[in-house]
Amino acid sequence: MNYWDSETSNSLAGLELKKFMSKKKILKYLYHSGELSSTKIGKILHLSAPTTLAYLNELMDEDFVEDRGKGNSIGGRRPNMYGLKKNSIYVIGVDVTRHHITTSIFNHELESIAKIKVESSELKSETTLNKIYNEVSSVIDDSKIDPDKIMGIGITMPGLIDSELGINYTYLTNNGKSIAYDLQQKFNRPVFIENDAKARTLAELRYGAAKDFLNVLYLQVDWGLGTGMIFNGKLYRGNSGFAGEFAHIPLETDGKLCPCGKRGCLETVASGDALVEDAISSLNSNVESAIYKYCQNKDNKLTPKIIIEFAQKGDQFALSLINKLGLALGKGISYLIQILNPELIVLGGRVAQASEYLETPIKQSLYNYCIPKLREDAKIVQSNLGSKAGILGAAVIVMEHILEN
Amino acid sequence: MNYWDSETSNSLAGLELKKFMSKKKILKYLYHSGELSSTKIGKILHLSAPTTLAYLNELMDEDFVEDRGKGNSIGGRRPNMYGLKKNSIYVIGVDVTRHHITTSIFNHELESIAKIKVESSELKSETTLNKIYNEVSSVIDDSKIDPDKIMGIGITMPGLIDSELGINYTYLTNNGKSIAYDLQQKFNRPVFIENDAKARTLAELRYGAAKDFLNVLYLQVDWGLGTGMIFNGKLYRGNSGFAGEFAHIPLETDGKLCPCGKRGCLETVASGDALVEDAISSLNSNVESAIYKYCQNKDNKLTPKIIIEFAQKGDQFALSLINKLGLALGKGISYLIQILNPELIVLGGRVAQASEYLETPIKQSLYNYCIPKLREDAKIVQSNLGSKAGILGAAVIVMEHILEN
DNA sequence: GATACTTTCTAAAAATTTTTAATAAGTCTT
DNA sequence: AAGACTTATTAAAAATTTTTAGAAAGTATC
Repeated sequence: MNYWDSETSNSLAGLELKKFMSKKKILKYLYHSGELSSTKIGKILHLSAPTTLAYLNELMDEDFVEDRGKGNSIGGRRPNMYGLKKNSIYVIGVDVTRHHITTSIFNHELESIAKIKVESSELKSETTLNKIYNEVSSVIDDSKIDPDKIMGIGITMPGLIDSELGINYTYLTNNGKSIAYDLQQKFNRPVFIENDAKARTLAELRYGAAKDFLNVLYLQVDWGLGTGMIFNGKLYRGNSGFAGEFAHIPLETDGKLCPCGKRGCLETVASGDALVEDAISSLNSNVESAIYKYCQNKDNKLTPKIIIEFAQKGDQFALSLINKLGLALGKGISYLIQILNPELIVLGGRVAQASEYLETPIKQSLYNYCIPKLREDAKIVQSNLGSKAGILGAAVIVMEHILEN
Repeated sequence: MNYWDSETSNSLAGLELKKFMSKKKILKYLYHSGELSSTKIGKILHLSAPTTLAYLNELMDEDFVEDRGKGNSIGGRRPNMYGLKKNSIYVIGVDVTRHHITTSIFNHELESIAKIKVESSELKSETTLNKIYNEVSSVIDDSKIDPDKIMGIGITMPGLIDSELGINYTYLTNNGKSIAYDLQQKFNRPVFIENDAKARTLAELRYGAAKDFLNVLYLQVDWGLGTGMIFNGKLYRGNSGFAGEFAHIPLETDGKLCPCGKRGCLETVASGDALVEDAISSLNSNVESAIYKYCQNKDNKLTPKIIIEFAQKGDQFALSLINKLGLALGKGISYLIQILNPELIVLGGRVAQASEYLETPIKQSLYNYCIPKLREDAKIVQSNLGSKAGILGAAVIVMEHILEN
């Protein structure tokens, strides 16, 4: 029985369908929890002990579940623990950013089981789809894994993405055709496309700072600014999948022109792009700064990372730039807190690396703009997923989809 | 068997619990759909035809469900339809506003089955709880309905409300104790407290403009400005129940002082209060206006309703006031659209009565501040629930709670 | 280390649900 | 108006699941 293909359940009815759904739920809970005892599964799914065990035995015969030996007891016979069988399924994650394509293959616990492959590639080019195809193919070949065990491919990228239709309306428009569908035909297995920030949000929910939280906001402060939201423990996509275009709300009247065409968008003041632009434009009034000297060398290109490194060395100009960004970001966050009353806000992306310098100005803005009760609810933390966040998000997307329903 | 008490399911286990949950779900779907055939219920709950019918027969024996006769067919034997039994359960709704307490009793279809009782009462007074008690008691007595059939009481009011704890942190603080619990003891039946805008949102979802929509925002533009949100078909309350404090986001730098203590809140420019204040403060530069003449009479008090009526008569000053409010409201709405990508926005409350004059300025702001794809997704409509909205919301809250889980 | 108490596991009996198949009651086309 | 095709209902048979109860395997306490 193929539990990973969304078609399977359509071909079943009645008792067979019920059993299939129960077994699929068992797989889902094992994925979420790592390992569980038969008794616990039975309690969650409202199944009796003999039935639960019977289902588990079937799943073991089908090679999807394995016996993990005795677990701990709190005053009784020690239970047998069960978990997803190692090396029985794999997924592929592809993270497409403005300048790179990063690809890797993951096992059922979403551990990367091969070297993460990074390739330079401009997002706007028409050849990106082909490059993705080549990258994935080479990762599959190099891994030497039985291709039948690769359950799906997840691709994350920036832009307005309708993940149901598989269309990116901003980049890779593909003449309005579904990129997901096109690639699915080529690979002959399910392909899922998702907005990068939303995928990272799910990665945080399952493996990062947002684990076990229910109402979470994720801000990806990188070159741009992206947002993902978890409501009642589920990723919120909005009506067409475009929710979270928080970066393009009008924060300042008559502010800087944004690539989106509007003026004063939050992204024009709270993003890596904004940080670098701000640095360059006020360079001449800060000739004492180490950044000024750095920029005198024509070969040196200023990046958020460089600015943060100067801040870490105590450079006042760098610190003031980050402080200014923090104030603007804090104002934006206060909007989100007021509207959404989250319990946790996770900051990720390149610029969030500077969180130790961002904390104070963000808090200052929250004190200015938030109702105290709401502010007190919302803890703000930095992501701890590091550079894996993107590709992990792409892999999580696959697991979430194939375990859904 | 008492299907309405949340305690019942705790006392059950195994097969009894499973059956109880299935039967409760049947009641829930009958409430949502009005009436359904046995076959349809079976398909929804994944139960076979004989089992579904057996459950329905039990529910009929228990006097909760009734046979509604033959339904329509699309090419086969006509099905028997089933619905919640008339006169078997009732709920009470209480809508507490700044100056009034409105109370009524509703049947299972949330039709008000008695005269709606309105009583003047200032919200801030310490006697409000007693007044609520008296109002409800008198409505119960007057209705002559078997008190055992009254399943619960829903109370809606403005303020930061934690509906789980039953506490209103803004008004009726009750020394930090649960108002819901206190009243529950007095009435000896479940009492639910909810923020007025959130309750009205649910009323719109079940009986109003938002029926059958999944991602909806509701804006209650009354004296104040309140918000409710439906995500994935469910009311979103936020981590502590405070989500939707959209009125107090800082829209204008150094704007008017808001009662909340901050400056430039959306509520200071887009609410009934703001409309009246704006009218009064610019009265002297509009001596030609009919509003100016109206205000010369000391007995006349200016209200949003009056201003809207003048606008309807073509008064330019009134129209310009509403236009200004619409622009500000539109800017606020554009924030929500950008962040949440809703499919529908419902405008309710006194000021929304002027929607024919609000439509143009709101749209103008959306054109200014929204990404086109997101703007196109969001239909904006006016509520059609009228003055019943508040009390209907209070009643819906009870039904939603007792049918939950 | 014996005793009391928990929790897990398992086999057989009991109960429930589904399947099957036949009947009833329609709609739609010709 | 007859025949083909759908859908709903119901009774009996078949299959599945739960319950029950006892054994197994622990922990905690005295």
